[in-house]
Amino acid sequence: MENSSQTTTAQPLVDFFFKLIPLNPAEKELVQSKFHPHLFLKKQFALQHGDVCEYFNFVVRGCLRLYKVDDKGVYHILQFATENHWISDLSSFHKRTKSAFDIDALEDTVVLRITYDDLIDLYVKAPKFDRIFRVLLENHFMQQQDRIGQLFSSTAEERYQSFLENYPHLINRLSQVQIASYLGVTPEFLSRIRGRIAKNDSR
Amino acid sequence: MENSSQTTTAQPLVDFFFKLIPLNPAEKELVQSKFHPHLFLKKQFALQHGDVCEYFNFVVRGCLRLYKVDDKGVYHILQFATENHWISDLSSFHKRTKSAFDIDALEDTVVLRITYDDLIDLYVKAPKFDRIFRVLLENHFMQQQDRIGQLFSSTAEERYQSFLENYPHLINRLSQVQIASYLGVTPEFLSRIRGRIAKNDSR
DNA sequence: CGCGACGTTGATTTGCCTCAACGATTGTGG
DNA sequence: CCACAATCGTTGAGGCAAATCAACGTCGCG
Repeated sequence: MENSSQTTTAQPLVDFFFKLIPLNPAEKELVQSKFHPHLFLKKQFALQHGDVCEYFNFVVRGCLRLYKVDDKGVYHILQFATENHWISDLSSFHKRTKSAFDIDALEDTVVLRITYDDLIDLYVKAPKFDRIFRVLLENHFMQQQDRIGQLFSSTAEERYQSFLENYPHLINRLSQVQIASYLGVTPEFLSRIRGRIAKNDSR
Repeated sequence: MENSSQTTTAQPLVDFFFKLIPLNPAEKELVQSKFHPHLFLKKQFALQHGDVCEYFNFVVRGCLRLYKVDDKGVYHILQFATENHWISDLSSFHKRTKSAFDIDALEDTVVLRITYDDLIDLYVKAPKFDRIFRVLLENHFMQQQDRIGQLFSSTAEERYQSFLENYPHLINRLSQVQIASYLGVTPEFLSRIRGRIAKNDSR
């Protein structure tokens, strides 16, 4: 690792921040002390609805999903997070309110996570992280804006096509049930879409 | 205004920031110098798709809307911005790319706006604004997350009901065409929903 | 006054869901 | 390591929420 003489458990995160804005040794040390590794086995919960979201999670390895269960018991996946992505219910995390969402592991997953109090303390001790997280939030915001635009103006088939384009690394990693839930359709209907596409592509 | 001995054109914005985090005189001065007032008459564009979004806008008075026009020419409103709210295509603004959205005025509207270069300069000169905009983005992000959750798990009628609860000040200010577009339904169908609700409420 | 946007209502269509059945794959406890 | 269960992906038949198309009265505004 070019930016550090020794590798530590929080190294992937230090590298991630470093790519956005270079950190000085004191700031690297802060990251080391504030973020703690945690392993989630497949199917384990990182957050259950009704609880307050205690951690802001950075995925080092594996895959988490954030979803909502509606009145009828149907799952709706809002976000996947794989290597070098962030996941948390920001609303619950920041307002300290009960979460409406669940987060669980689709694979055995290692995260680096920080508590609310430690994150606030991090902002106080090193305002550079205000900027880093501002940039992070900008990026997440843009993605969500595009997603809302798509949900409004595209058919399920178009949304699937653009999922294929935007997340090619996920299509062989997730089951169709997961993808269908992310797209906002039933697994049965996604299957029909795929059938339709396969037929058209072959002719 | 308790936090300033004299009122200036950017005063509403200084007040807005002040409520989040107190500003010192130098920072107030920076806001005055970087944000400039602009008037949009009803129906005027603040951004047209295909252009780069040049400004980050704070609405002082009036109402703007951000929307997407799909392939079939249908409008989809992603956001309204009234007094003390922010509006811009952040994606285009930050990446300096062509925007897929339009922003125009539903009423005569006064904004305070800042260019990309000036905003970057503001962050450099006063890192406190990194924190202010981080908090702003957190709030926008949470709202959007809830909206996506709703689009997935609620019917049009439920979304209309929750629009009534969350934005009571907007219902007499916007036409049903605008509200329908925001909810993601046709004006005809919103009319039927309202008919249904009126009938149920009276019994 | 006249024209265009609005809001409503009816008839028909359609995109997607529901329920149900089936073979193929995965995984898991004995 | 195998047997059985559970989940997955597919396909068919039927149903429903919302869109589409069309017609019509109202209102605000130039």
